[in-house]
Amino acid sequence: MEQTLKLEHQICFQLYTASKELTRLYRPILEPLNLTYSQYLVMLVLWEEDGIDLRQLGTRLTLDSGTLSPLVKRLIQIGYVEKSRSSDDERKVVVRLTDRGSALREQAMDVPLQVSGMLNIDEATYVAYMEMLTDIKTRLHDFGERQREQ
Amino acid sequence: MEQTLKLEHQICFQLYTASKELTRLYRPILEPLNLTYSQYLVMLVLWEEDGIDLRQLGTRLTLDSGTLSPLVKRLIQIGYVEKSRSSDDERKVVVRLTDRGSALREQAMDVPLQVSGMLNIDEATYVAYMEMLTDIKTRLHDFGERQREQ
DNA sequence: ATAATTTAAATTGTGCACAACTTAATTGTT
DNA sequence: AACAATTAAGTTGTGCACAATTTAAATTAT
Repeated sequence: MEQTLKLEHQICFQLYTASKELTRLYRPILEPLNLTYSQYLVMLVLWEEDGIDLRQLGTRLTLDSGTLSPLVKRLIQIGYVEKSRSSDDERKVVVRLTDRGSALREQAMDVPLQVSGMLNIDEATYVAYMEMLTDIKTRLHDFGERQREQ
Repeated sequence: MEQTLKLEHQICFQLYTASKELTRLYRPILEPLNLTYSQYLVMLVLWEEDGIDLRQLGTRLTLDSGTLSPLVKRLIQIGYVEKSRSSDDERKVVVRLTDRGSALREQAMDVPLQVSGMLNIDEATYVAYMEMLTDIKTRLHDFGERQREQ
């Protein structure tokens, strides 16, 4: 393993800039939907699984309440979601799509196509890259497990 | 190209979480150096190229003055760097390592080794992943070029 | 040479991201 | 049943990240 302090040789830096630049690509696409990138991720979860509670939402997105509480508050202000306490467990806050929030899904349907068009990437490469990224996360989780064990 | 709105199928989401989780891995490693992840990236650049100006620093890290100005101010407070106006162009601010900042390099030398150990990754895989990430960035830049052309 | 344009930093404002803490509800234990 | 421990959200504080604006210096054009 090459060990230097050169910026370009560090995988963390490449991940960090690739993520930032890809997010930048989304900005103009999401602007007409009136969503930031993080808000878009929350909407993706809700379109899949409406009526999820904040805790589960945070687990899916790797975000804690310190990030999600104010973010959801903004989505409420826009009018895409509403929240209420769960009846069977008063600690839990359930997030639900409003009609406008559900309707937005139609508009968002072609976002992935737009993005892959911009990236100009073929299916096989796309799949290979997805596997690499999930593998990196697996390695990170494995390390977390090993740490927790002892 | 599979086109769904499923969170896990979106490359942006995988990049975003992989980047966040890898950064989380760095936190405890960088804590004894008294650096955040972004501050660490700035120090990496300076250890390579001391006396760089803010503009070039921003180009290397894809960060603008709105991020870098306060970040460098914090590095000055810690005592790792100092800044001064360039003599030949008074607009430019040059950032230089202090003795403490230079000395920190020794301590940082084994950070990459610690990280790759935690990731438990072999050289060939590491190289493949780096190539994937630079390819993603190339595709992003290529799109930027195409946009600018017309 | 002067005016217009461009460039470099800094500042302001918004929105994440996360650690640390608080509050309230639920679950477990004795 | 009463108390302790755990869990879910929310709040506070710090530090990015970036758009938009401001200020000052340097270039370019006329």
